[in-house]
Amino acid sequence: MTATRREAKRQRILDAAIVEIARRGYYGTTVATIAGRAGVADGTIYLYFKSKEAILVSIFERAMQRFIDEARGIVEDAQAGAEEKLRRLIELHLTLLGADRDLAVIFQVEFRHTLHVLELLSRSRLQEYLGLIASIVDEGKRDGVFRATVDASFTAKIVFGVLDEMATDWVLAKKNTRMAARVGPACDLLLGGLRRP
Amino acid sequence: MTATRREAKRQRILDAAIVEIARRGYYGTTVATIAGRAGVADGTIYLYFKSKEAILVSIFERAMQRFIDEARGIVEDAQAGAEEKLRRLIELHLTLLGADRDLAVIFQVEFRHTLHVLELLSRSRLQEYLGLIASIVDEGKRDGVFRATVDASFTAKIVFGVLDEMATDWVLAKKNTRMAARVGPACDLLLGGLRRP
DNA sequence: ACTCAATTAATGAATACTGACTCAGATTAT
DNA sequence: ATAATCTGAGTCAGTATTCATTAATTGAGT
Repeated sequence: MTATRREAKRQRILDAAIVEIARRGYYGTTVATIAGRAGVADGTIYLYFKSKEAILVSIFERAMQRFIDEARGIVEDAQAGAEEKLRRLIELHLTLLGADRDLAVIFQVEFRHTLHVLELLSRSRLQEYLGLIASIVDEGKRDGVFRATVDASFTAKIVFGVLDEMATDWVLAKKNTRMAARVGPACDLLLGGLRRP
Repeated sequence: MTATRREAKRQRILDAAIVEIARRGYYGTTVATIAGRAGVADGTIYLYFKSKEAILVSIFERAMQRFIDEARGIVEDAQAGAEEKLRRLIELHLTLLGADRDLAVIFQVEFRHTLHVLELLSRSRLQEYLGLIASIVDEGKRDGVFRATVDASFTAKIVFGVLDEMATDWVLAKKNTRMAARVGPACDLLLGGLRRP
């Protein structure tokens, strides 16, 4: 079996796991169910993942990588100012999560619980993401568009908190709204509190 | 057995459950462990709670009742203005959670997961709390201290989001900081974005 | 105040069930 | 023919819940 075909099956298992775990929760999902949706036998799962938990870790890694890569692209853009960058990052966050409800459910609900288990791993990736937000705030302070009195690291957490709560709210609401529609209001509130008076 | 003695034992079981679940997670905690800490036999648990899940629901109910009662007291105070009320509510939220780390862990981590199971129940209580925040924002708009353009319900979620993320951050940080110390910065940011220019 | 039968409460070993993981054999690819 | 891959029934460890048994409490009668 070629490396790419093997990789494709691995991804299929991950995709199946995302759907099932989003619907029934991590503990409510059996390995057999994931295998069923992926169209493989139970045992096959273990040829691709060490354990059930390893599947969850892989889901997290794959998604977080996308977030961080894209966010880094925004931060490193020499053209845009801090305010523009923050606006884009807010949009990125809400758009990526808003594009895949199942993945969003896992991020907003399932990972919270299993942070217990994954603690170090997941928090370090999150730290990286928060660091990127903080660097935008720092840039804004340096350029005089944001107040000099705000603490970059604290503010990054606040920004993340707002986005995170918006995502959770969207996930738990039954209505089928587009999350990206809320980018404007979120920017207004956050930038309003940050901007130099 | 008198009603109060029975009630006391019920509370002892709940307290034991909070400690254990905070440390090991809901699924990592066995009923036997809770019984052990509470100093009763395994079977006794079932004389006081219908199931393991019912214990979790009771923990949530008990804590949420305190939050809502206190918050209602703040909202109904005829002396204070909207800005003062919001400041007090932020302080209440951070102080209540900051006073009991184990309970905070359960709120910030465990309930997220089991929202899956408890969905309706827990979200309705949360709705009530969000409604109280929204009513403060509405009052501020009416009195002209907050911008007329902000949406009360949306803003309530934003405020909650910030408090929630601060709490999660505090819970997952190993350091032993006092969460109440962050009331000032949180107020500055949130009120800065809300106040009429 | 003191029985002691009736009632209520508590116990913890046994039950019943679940579901992650294994592995001997079948299938497919080279 | 040989190796690589997959299969799924079976194993096994763990744990929520039950229930026959024991202990504690109550209060009517002395």
